[in-house]
Order: sequence, then C-alpha cells, then structure tokens
Amino acid sequence: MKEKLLRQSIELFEKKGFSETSIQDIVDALGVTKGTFYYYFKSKEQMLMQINLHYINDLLDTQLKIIEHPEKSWQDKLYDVVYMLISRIEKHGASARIFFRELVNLKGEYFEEILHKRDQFRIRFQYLIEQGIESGEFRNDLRADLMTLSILGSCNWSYMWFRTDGPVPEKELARSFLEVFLNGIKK
Amino acid sequence: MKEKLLRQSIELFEKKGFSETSIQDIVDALGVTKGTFYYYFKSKEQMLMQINLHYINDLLDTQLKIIEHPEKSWQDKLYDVVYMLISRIEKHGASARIFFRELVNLKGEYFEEILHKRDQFRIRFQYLIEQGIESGEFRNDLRADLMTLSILGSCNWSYMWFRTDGPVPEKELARSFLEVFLNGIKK
Amino acid sequence: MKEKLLRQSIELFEKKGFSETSIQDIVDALGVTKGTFYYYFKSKEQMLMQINLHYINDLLDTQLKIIEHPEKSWQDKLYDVVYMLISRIEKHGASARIFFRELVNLKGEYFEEILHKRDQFRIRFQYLIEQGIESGEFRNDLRADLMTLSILGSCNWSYMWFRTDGPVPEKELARSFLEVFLNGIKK
Amino acid sequence: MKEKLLRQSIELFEKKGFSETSIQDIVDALGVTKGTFYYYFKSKEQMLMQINLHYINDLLDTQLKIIEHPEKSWQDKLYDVVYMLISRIEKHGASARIFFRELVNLKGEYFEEILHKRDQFRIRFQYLIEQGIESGEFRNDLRADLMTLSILGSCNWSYMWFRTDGPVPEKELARSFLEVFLNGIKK
DNA sequence: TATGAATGAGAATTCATTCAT
DNA sequence: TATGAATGAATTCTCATTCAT
Repeated sequence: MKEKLLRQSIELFEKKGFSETSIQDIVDALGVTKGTFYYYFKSKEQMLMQINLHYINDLLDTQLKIIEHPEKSWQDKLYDVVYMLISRIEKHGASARIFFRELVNLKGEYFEEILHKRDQFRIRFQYLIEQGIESGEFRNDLRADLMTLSILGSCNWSYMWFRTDGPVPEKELARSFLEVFLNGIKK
Repeated sequence: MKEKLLRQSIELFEKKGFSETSIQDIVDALGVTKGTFYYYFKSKEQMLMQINLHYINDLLDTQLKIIEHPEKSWQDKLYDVVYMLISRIEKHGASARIFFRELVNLKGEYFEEILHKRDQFRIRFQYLIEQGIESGEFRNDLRADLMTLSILGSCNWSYMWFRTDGPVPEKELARSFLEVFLNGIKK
Repeated sequence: MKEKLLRQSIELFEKKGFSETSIQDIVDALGVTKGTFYYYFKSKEQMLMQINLHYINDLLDTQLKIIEHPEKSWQDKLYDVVYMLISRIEKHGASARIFFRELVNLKGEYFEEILHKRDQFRIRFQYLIEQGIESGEFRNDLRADLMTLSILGSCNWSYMWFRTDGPVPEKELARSFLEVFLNGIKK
Repeated sequence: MKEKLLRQSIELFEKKGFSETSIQDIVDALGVTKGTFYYYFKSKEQMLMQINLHYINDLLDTQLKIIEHPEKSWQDKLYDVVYMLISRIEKHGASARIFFRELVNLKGEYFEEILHKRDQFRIRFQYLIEQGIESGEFRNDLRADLMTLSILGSCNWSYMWFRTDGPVPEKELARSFLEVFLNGIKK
C-alpha cells in the first residue's frame, strides 16, 4: 500500500504539480481513504521528501560506483554517467522532474538535506572531469566547474523533452551528447 | 501599480512557487488590498500568463533579430543567442525560472499558447544549427535536433545556478560554453 | 459582526467547551460562513485569548479603582471587591467560566500573559488584606496569603452555581459571604 | 494494564485537557497500541466516566463516614471534611481538576449521574452545617446553603493552587481555613 | 482607482473507532 | 491480550474570487 501510494503520488505530482495535487486526488485514484495516507506518511511534505530521497540516493549510489571503477578511462566514466542519467528517464523521469521542479515545496531541514545531496552529485561529477584533465584525457585550458555544469545541464534538461518511445534510443542520445561534449560541433 | 504588482509577483512566485504564493502575500508586500489586484488582473492564472508572455515574447523577438542578421556567420549567431540567454539571467532569471517551473499551472488555451511559443524558440534555434551545417560551419554527421537540445539544455540549465554576482562574468560563461560546444572538451 | 461572533462564541464555548465547539458551530449559529470568522480572527486560539483578555482586563481595572479609593475602609473595599466579583456573574459569568476552565487551551505567550494577569489580580487582592491587617481592621495572627485564597476561592467558586434568577439576590450573597469571612460561622 | 492506562490518562487529561488528549497520546506514552485501549475501555468518554466515578465515589464514602461518626462535634466533623478535601489534593488533585473541568465532556446519562453525585456531596455537606446550627455550635442567623457553598468553594478552589511541596503543609491549610470559617478575619 | 467585508469550495490533518488476525 | 491496517467524519484553516461602496 505504501508503495502504491508513492507510485500514484509520483504520477500525479508530475502531471499536476505537488501543490495542485491534493491528498484526496491521490487516495481517490487508489480507492482508499485519506486516513490511509496518513497512516503511512506524516505529511504531504514528508512524502515528497521520501520521493526525492529515493531518487537522489539511488543516483548518488550509482554515480559513486561508476566513478570508483578501477579500470575504465575517465572518458568512459563520463559516458557511463551520462548514459546513467539518460537511461533513468524512462523509469525515474517523473521522479526527476518532481525532484527539480518541486524543490521549493520543501522547507527547513528537508530543503537543506536535498540541496546538500544535489550539490554532492555535482561535486562528484566535477571530480570526474578534474581527474580526466589531470590524466590528460580532457583539455586543461577550460574551467572544470563550467564544463561540469555545461554537460550536466544538457543531461538534466533532457528530462524535459526526451521520451523513450520517441525516434531516438537512449544509447544514441548518450553517444550523441558525448560526441558533442568531447569533440564539439564545429567542422 | 500594475507594473509593481507584476514585479512583486515575479519575486514571490520565484521564491515560494506560484501555488504557494497567495494574492494576499502579493498585495501585503505592496501595502494594498486584494481588490486592487483584481482591478488589474482577471485572475491569478491570467497574471501568470502575462508574466510568461512577457518573458517568451521578448526572447523570441531578440532571437529573431539575431538570426536574421544579414552578415554574421552562423557561429557568431550561435554565440549571440547563447550570450543573450545568459545575459538575461540577471534581469529576467526569475521570470525564466517561473516560466519553466510553473508551466503546469496554466490550463487550456493558456497552456497551449505557451507551449507553442516555447517550441517556436527551439525550432528557430534548430534552424540556426541547420543553417550552420549547410554553410559548412558545423559538422554534418550529427543530428541537428540533438545538437540543438544539447546546447539549449546547457543554457537553460544555467538559470538554475548561474549568479551574476558570482566569480564568473556573463561574457566568460558564454565564451566558455561556446568553446565546449564548438570544440569539445577532449584534448 | 466581530462583536456578534464573540458573543456567540462565548455562549457556545461555555455550553460545550472550547475544544468541542467548532468554528462551524459558531458561524452556523449566526448564519455566516467560516471565511467570515477568519476575516476577524487569526485563529480559534486567538479568539479565546481575546475573550479572556477582555474579561481579565476589565476585572483588573475595576479592582484597581476599588483598592485606590481614597476614603473607604479596607473592610468596605473588601466588600466592594467581593460584590464586584459576584455582580459580574450575570453579565460575564460565561466569560469567567471560560476563563478558568479553558486556560489549558492557550499555549506559549498567550498562556503566560493570562497567567500573569490572573496572578496580578490575586496579588492585589492580597495587598488589600495586608493593608487591612496593618490598619488593624483584620486579624494579624493569620497568613494573609491563605486568607486571600480562602476568600477568593469562595467568590470564584460561586461562578459555578450562583444564578441571578435564583432565590438569592447578588447583594445578599455578597453580604452573606462577607459576614462569614469577617465574623465566622461559629456562635 | 488497565490501571496503567487510567493513571497515564489522568496525567495527560489534566495537563492537556480531555479533548486535546488523543488516545494515541495515551498509548504512545505507555508503548502500547490503540487496540489495547479499546480492549479495556468502550470509549474515551467511558474512560473519563470511570475516572470521575472513582474520584467522586471515594469522596462520598469518606464524607459519609465522617458525618456518621457517633461522637465527634459538628465543628470537628467540619474540620475532618475540610482536611479530607485538602489532603486529597496530593494524590487525587489531578482527578479532581479533571472532575470539575471536563464535566462538559460527559453526555446524557453519564452527565446526569455525575451531576447527581456532585450534588449529593454538597447536600450532605449542607446537612453537616445544618446539624451544627441545630446543635448550637454554628450561628443560626445565616443561610445554611450559602455557608455551605462559601466553605466548599474555598476548599474546592484550593485544588487550583495548593501544592503539597509548597511552604504550607496540608494540616496548616486546613486549620487556617477552619479558623477563617469559624471565627472570621475581623479583629 | 481602490477598499473591505463576505463567500464557498476545498485544503491538510486529526482522531475515535473498528476489526481481522 | 494485543496489534496494525484502515476508515470516515469532522476540524482548523486558506484562498481565489466577488461586489457594493
């Protein structure tokens, strides 16, 4: 039941927005009553927090595994992280869109915690770039932080438009992105 | 007064979110009463629409002027569009963040109209890329639509983190982005 | 309207208790809507506070006037205070019963403020007794604080049972109480 | 367990009020679940009733024993009743405060029964006074009912402020009260 | 051009209670 | 004897909106 509530909420939060989705909407969609919601969650905000935590923790875990891989080149690791982000769109795209759009609805400690984890992801991403520079794979005449945010921006933005059932498969998008980031679009 | 209401609303919508900002909040901040709000705006949604229209129309106009410039190279035009987007963050960053985040709060025709204009911006951006390919400035072995969304994503995402009063000036960010997009980060 | 809401609330709070009286109950009794209530009061608790403040401030003011009277004996002043308390039952009995019974429903600063004012009333009452002792009107072999609480208790308790439309008029009750307090019931 | 539930409830009802204390609060404090509560009590109201009955029955029993004592003077019996009331504050003060304050939360037959027992206590108290008058111990120029309520009021009110761990011992308070009631405060 | 009183629909949340296990 | 899941009705409170002035 808790799982069902979370799934249904993610769907509705994404479609209508967190504030515009009432608890009534959620429980009606499942044929249960509001009391049930409050049996499993302390508040609407706490549920949003749970959704967000589930999303970002998963992301951080996977990112860490990629970066810590003992053999791959930094270029390959960059591909792996980009592919991870894009391939997640299908199953966790809704969670991701909620994560970014509804951040404003978290207050106090909740807000801080998410912010911190979001930063952590970016900092680790930047670490990957910096290691690539140091190893000589990436250019050393560009600011690592700006490269990071440039690439990360492209990936995150793809959550706004990429559809798995569209004409471009995930793998192609990831390769295409990498090609642009690594070699540029200039002839 | 109308201008003041719009400015105050943009500030509050950005900080607290559209749904979480009450009309009371807005008028309180200006020391007027709710009646005043309804004298100038038909509804809260219509006001959001006005904010969005103001933002996107301005953007479309400027974009058009850049693309239609009779002499510049496509590469320069790409820089101009990227710079336009980034330089707008200072004055219209709040509007932009509202534009993307609060889209879900527009219904029916309002929604369609904004969606259409947003697409128009992207399509024109893609046109710029395509012309650059045709003219031989950009690579012809990559999908124009994916290049477009990759670059646009980086720029749009910068609204989430770029601060004018930070260590990087607008011009440097634009140049840095261009460098990555054009030549890639690979050594 | 605010006045009407207060009057109606006092009536209902007394009859059913503060917690058991819903805002719906109050506004239904007046044929208005909940919004109206919240137009005039910030919360139910704040309204209770207003009722209590109105009651205790009035009491403190009158008490002060009696004590500061330049000529009367302390014995007469004691009578005046006792009579004031009893004569208030008719018009403000409900407020008084709410004041004592619902104190528990005030939190934080509200609670402290009421407590402080309640104490102030008692302290001034005790001052009256002490002055009477000093002037030689009252016995000096008894603790002033216990005398105070004994007499005050009788008066306050009368709010629980005394009805103006009963067989005993206010004046007689006050005189009767005084007679007991001053001379005792022993033959 | 039933005993524990009652004790915990008395503590919470007194501190927060009957309506403001949820069954959840009670069972949480004991580390059990709501089901347990409903195994021992039919409803929250019935539990309040049990608390009240326990309190008032005990009081009535003791009062009867005092009044029926074959040898003591009425004056001594008056002292005994006053002392009984005051000495009960330590162990049953919370119950007493609940008894008076939360009466409003009992409905129908519950309400009637408590009211009746409360009256019975007063009537018997008045009987004591009347017997004292008849025997010549107390003055016959005062209304017995008003004397009763005056003395009873003082005693009952002491539940609002008297603390066993304060500077005045129970016995002194009882003696002090008696002295005031019997001989008055006038010099 | 602006106010202030009022509305009514709906929001999140609480809670006594039930019941199968 | 006790639990835990679920209910449903009620509660406080918010808010966009209207309208007479």
